[in-house]
Amino acid sequence: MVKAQHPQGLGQTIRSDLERNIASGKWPPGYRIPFEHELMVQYQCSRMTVNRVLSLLAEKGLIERQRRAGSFVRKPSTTIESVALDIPHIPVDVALRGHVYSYRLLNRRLRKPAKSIPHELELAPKGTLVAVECLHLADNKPFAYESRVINPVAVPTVLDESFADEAPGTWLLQNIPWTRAEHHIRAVNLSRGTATRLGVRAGTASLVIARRTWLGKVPITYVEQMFLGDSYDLVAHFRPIAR
Amino acid sequence: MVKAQHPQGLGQTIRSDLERNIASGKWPPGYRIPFEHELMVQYQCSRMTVNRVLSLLAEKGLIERQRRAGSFVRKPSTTIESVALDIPHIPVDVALRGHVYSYRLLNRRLRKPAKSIPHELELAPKGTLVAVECLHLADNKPFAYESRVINPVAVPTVLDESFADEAPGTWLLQNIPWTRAEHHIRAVNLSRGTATRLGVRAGTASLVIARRTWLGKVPITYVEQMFLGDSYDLVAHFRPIAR
DNA sequence: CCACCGCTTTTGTCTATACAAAAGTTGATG
DNA sequence: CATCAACTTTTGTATAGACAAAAGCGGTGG
Repeated sequence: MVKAQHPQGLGQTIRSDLERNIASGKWPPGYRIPFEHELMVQYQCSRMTVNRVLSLLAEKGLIERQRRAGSFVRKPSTTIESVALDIPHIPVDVALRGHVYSYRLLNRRLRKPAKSIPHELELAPKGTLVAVECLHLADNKPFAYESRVINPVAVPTVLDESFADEAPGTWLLQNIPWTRAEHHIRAVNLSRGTATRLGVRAGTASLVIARRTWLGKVPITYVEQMFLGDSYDLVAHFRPIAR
Repeated sequence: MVKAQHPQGLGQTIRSDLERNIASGKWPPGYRIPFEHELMVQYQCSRMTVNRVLSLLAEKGLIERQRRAGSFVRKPSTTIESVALDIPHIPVDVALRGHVYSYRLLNRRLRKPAKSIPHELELAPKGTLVAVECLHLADNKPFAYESRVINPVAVPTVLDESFADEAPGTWLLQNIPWTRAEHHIRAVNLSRGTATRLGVRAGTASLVIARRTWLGKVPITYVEQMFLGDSYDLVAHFRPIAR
């Protein structure tokens, strides 16, 4: 049995061979890749070894497997490309850009939800929610305006927080976990009020990230962050994504 | 040996148990999860079963494993939340919204790259590239303006394509595979020219998606798509993401 | 023509075992 | 005390074998 042939493991060798064949287009979408028993002959290994590799590729979404039929290179979803988006955590993000981060609380109060807004109703199971408005600054210049509502039933300790010195996003991240989030990203012309707070002219284009967050089925928070569009952009990279 | 206890497999049971413990915060980042031999006692199974699950979770980036030390819940990247973004394929997306999609070519030509734009230089290894401008329409009303450059060395057949009837994005998707993409998403105030083409006033906020695509290390195309920001938004969902 | 039964192929999952690799711990020795 | 070798613990990888589940195929009987 040869040994030094596979320095990082036979499984890794098989895996990168298969991935290369798919990535290079040599095995196009829909291509039936060799059966497990064919691969085990080709690589002189046991079925478990091949099976582990194929199961992993299926888990990653690179291939699809069907009993009796075989394993197939997955067709890129025709409706949608799924990519990994790096949603920023503002204080860290500002620091990474080499600026000094600061924070200013504009408003914090308990209020009733707006009846016309379904997600505000969800966030106020007992009739009130915590609403916070604040500014994120880079080098003391406005960078993003944030408006957030928090479910006080899901996060009781929020009632003791003033958010005078710490942004609610930072506090939430450190204090309660979440399992699901939904982001909506759009562009708007800033209203007079928000534009003033950000120190720009009314009508300036702004990138808006609206996010809803849940822990299990319990809604935690809804936040809208408005960035100055020309000084900010989101980056998304393609990566294999598990369904 | 009990059997009906694990309808979708013992491994799946273990996996979802572990994932639940992590997602719920019961096992916080840094927590040392039970050793393989402890789990195999707990679930009355062999080490291979446990090992497969843990290896998978490590592969997904949920945990980190160190020989002799054990396996640990991974600290969430402090800079970033990774989420899955559904980048639209415009014709399909328009149809999904219940509108009639149509397409109009504005311009197609071979030209030299702008020397000041690095990615245009990369896309023109032989000194020329294919440049296409077009409009995507929904119910015959402008929906998105697209400006694209394509590498004719990577995609020789592009020279025979007029793009008179089919959008270059659609054609590319069907004709050449890609392995990597990078998206930049920002908001801009539309210039006079682009605003006119989209049938809105200059200065209207627009969501811009700029995308570069590679096959291996070879750059394929660069495209900018400008959407009317108030009538369009991107949606991103949290999902586990493989590194 | 259809319904049904059994056969075959392929993937899905699990077991028990084995040895290797990494890295900390211990202990002998100078 | 310093150093190095031997041991222990934990994960990493591979094997051979077993049985289950899905799904197509083919024939039989009505």
